[in-house]
Amino acid sequence: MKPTDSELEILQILWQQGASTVRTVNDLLNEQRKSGLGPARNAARSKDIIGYTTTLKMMQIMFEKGILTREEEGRTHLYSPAVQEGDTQSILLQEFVDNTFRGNAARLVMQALGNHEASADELDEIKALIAQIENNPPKP
Amino acid sequence: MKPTDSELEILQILWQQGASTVRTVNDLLNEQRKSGLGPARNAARSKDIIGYTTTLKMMQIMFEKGILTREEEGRTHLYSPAVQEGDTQSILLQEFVDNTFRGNAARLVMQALGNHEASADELDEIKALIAQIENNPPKP
DNA sequence: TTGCATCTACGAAATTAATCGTAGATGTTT
DNA sequence: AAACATCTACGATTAATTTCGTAGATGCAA
Repeated sequence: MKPTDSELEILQILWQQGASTVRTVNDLLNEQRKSGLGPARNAARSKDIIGYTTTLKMMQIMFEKGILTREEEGRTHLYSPAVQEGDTQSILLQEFVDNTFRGNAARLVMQALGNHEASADELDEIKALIAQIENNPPKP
Repeated sequence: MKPTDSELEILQILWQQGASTVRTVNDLLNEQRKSGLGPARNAARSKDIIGYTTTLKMMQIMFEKGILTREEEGRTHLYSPAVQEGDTQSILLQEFVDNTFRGNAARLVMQALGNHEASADELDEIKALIAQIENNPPKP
């Protein structure tokens, strides 16, 4: 299942923090926005604060959709991601490559390497992966 | 400016075909959907046909936004992209990396290389780019 | 125990994106 | 000329997403 932008924001927090309450997620969400860090979102609104019940509602919906799990912790709920970060990234990446690069993943890689600067270590990692792919040619 | 999904679909067609009429764009859009090719979109709706006036309206809006230009060609209009494909890809990529990979471009590259299969030529291209980056270390 | 703070649940408004219907102009065919 | 096809313009509807207000339960502090 493809999460919406807002859902992804919440998932990111849970993937980083692990199980959290709505309060925690809401606080972190607003910190991110204030600092301008975190996901881009609509710049025009980036100074507005997200109400607590907004985040609550989002997480309830995500729970109903099966994107999150939750368990009672005293009076509140502890929410956790029900999907793995890597899996979600795969799904979103696939769609992004198709929509934006017409399925041309190599071009996306080139652009990504060109735009952002990667550390020497990261470049080494990527080189290693390429070498590995070259030794394991796709089967016919 | 970040185009919406539908806008991107239209841009893709114009980038490929060059200046086109609404009719042409609408036809190609529906061909793509029928064949299941082209951008993913909502699978549930992928068999529905897009009405002519829908595409017309989209392109009028894009014109007003400045995403497209147009010129009268007889009785109809010939639309062209007012933004370059590479520029748009950069903008979308930047946002995608931030939202989905928390800014970690290297991880995106790894995942892209892992999921899709790249041809030997493409891998060579990527290796060349890496080598070039390594010889041109980012300035302090 | 009264009052405040914090939770959940739930309905509904606000926003944004996508779709389409209708009207009027203009060209084409018979 | 009459009937038909095709365009644009534009308002309005539908749909999806995001946001919030209000109500009721529960815990805690004065």
